[in-house]
Amino acid sequence: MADDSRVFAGAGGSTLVSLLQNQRFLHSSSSDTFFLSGASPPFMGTSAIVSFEDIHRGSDPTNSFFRPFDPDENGEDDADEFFSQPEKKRRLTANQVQSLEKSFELENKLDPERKLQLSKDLGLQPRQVAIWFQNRRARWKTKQLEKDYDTLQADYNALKAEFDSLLKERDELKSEVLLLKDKLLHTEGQGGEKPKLPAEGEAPIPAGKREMFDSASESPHFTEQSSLLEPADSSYAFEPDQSDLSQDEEDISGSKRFLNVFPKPEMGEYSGNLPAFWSWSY
DNA sequence: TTGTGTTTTATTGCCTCC
DNA sequence: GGAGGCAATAAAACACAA
Repeated sequence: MADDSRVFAGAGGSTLVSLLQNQRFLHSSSSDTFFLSGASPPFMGTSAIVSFEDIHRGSDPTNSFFRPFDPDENGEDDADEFFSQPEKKRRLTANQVQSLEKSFELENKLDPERKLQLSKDLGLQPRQVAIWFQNRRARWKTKQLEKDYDTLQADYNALKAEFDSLLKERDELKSEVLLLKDKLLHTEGQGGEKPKLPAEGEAPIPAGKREMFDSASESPHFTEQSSLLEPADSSYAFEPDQSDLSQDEEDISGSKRFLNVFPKPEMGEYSGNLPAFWSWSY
């Protein structure tokens, strides 16, 4: 079918109006008044355009919104289709939508004056304009929700990546400590020699633990405390079923214990590179 | 051509505000 | 109480794959 809008185009006689009244082509539950456009824009609205009451109350019939359907202009097929299909919804034209979009960008709510102006300009019923804005706001809200969701998702992913990276770093540090511990035990087992400070390239010994290396007989200290180096638990904050707050707290306290074993060194105490976690604030 | 999913237009019912 | 907004929904129009 050709452009439906041509069916109602322009203004003219009352033939079609009476026909529509009889066949219930048009209806409306709207409280908005029937809009009669004296201007040229073609009527491009939907079927739910005119209330019968409005028609009956009948503005001046000579100023009727409609003109008779013209088969020459619309084709016989169109005519058949039109007259056999009551109450068809009609989409707004691209131009109408474009104008409505522009108006929506300026202000997404309508005041009565603007609604009337738009309806005049576009040849629509005020109610249609109102409905369009209503639906447009709903679409906007949906889009906004999607955007918010994407933002949250991105934040979550970034945090998760950071968390994973910290976990990895923690595991590496843990391995390093165990390695040192093994070395120490091995050294002790070979005759109780006083442990040496790490050579270049080896992990530095934290300040608070240097005394352990100054007194080989006190080595058990280290061994006892090393149990604290075990992770408090292996819970993973991003695992849905294990995101228990109490576990997180335990993990944090485990970290604190770890840091108590390796207190933060004073500035300039070591010349070597410090592990990254010593630069954390805690 | 047809079935199906999506978009658009419109209605209904409820709520809030003046 | 009426006007206007919103959520939920219906239904027509449209897009598109099979």
